[in-house]
Amino acid sequence: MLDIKLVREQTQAVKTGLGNRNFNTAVIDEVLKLDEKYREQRTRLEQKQQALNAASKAVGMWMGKLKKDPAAPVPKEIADALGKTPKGPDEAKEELRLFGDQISNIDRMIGELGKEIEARLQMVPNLPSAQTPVGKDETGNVVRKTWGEAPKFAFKPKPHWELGKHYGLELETGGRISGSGFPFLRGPLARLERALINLYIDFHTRENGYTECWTPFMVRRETLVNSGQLPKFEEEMYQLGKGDELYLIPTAEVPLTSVHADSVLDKEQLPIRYCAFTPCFRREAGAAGKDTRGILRVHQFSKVEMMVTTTPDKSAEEHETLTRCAEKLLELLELPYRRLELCTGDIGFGAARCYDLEVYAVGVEKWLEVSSCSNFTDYQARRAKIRFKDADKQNKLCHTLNGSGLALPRVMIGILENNQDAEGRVRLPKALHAYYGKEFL
RNA sequence: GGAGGAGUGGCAGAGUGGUCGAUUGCGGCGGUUUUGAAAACCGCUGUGGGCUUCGGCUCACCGGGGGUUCGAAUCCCUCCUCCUCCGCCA
Repeated sequence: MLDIKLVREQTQAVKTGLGNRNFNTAVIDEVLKLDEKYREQRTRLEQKQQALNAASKAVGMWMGKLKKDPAAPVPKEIADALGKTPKGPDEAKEELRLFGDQISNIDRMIGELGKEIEARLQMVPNLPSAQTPVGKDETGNVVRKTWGEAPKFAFKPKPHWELGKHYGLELETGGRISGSGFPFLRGPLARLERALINLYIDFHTRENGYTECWTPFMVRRETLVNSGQLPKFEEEMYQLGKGDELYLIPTAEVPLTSVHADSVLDKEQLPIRYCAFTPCFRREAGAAGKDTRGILRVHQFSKVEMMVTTTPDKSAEEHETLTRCAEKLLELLELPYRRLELCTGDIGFGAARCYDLEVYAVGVEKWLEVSSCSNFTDYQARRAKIRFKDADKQNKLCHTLNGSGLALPRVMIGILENNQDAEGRVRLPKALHAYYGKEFL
């Protein structure tokens, strides 16, 4: 969520940033209008509350005095609050009750205003960082680096859905059990799935200083609001019915971001680096028919996620480090990749800056997104109330970052397609030999 | 699933209708003392919002939400979480 103060004080800069995202800034004007009204009413309310509080206290003392002295005068606070002098405590109470009702009404109205402001602000994406290239859609993304080269074959390389048949990729079985987009793996590929997960987690915990976590796979609504998936992306979520108002997580980012929600961290604890393996559940609404062949885009997939909580002055640096962690994994897996910096028109909802890592797969002849590393600055932290105590003893919002390290299916596609030979055999990269137990699938 | 108990400031732990935003202890910060340190003593020490002549003023917050009352941490309803016991079951 954006800081309402920032919206108020730097309206033009906010609008420019959001405009670069193709976001309709009319909402900003609505928010400002509501905010002005909200503050005006709030001041009015507080004056009345102050008068009522003083009068209520005075009632108690007055009643005490009346017991000893039936002629005790009406306290000034009561007369001030009511604008007149009641005859006795009963009349005072009755009048104060009416006064209280009046206050409740204003309070309710302000509550409504507050909700309207919040609802609108929650639909506003993060401001892109000054470093994020300006562009209107994915064509504006910038390739920042490339690593490795796509293998050249004397034969026509097969796509993974053909190769996979021999190694236990059973799309029909998954379809029968759950529907399309739920792949079933048997034998070699099931084992490869597990080997990859272990390699990833071991790498991050041993080499990169991440703490391994195991998280719930179903979460409350507010957990999804914290990290920014809701209320905006309701149609992307799988939700449980029957009185269980739980959602299946679309990424481990969701539970990990909420680990420190609503708390104030010591500056010395930061940065906090977590990684976790989870299955990810996504409806992929609106993506039907688009690159869905084989396991290019599925409703359930495995992913290891990295998540960092840090101070604002360190987040840019952490973003580079985090991205490198994912890249090093790809290098370990000997997969040719490129780093794309997403432009303002293509960057994710809560991100200020984002790198996508793409692997080139020779069978499908495409660059496949296997990781997305984002700096959310204080956007998630404001929603989730993740703060730290700064040197000046002020509580300040943390910065959060996360990145895939890595998503499984497309890495599996890369391994299958790029390491095939004319006989359809697949030789695994060295790093996997110990994890898989063999050199070949 | 059934029956109980509990959720208060960084932590521990009082408070059961009226100057309570909250006694006290620990921790933290500042000071006195000391060659230095410790100890002792004194003072300060929650969060968020609104207004501000930038000196402050003010409102809300005692797990979340709602209610009763002139007035609620305190009474009522409801939800959440944790603990204990019973039952059932990987």
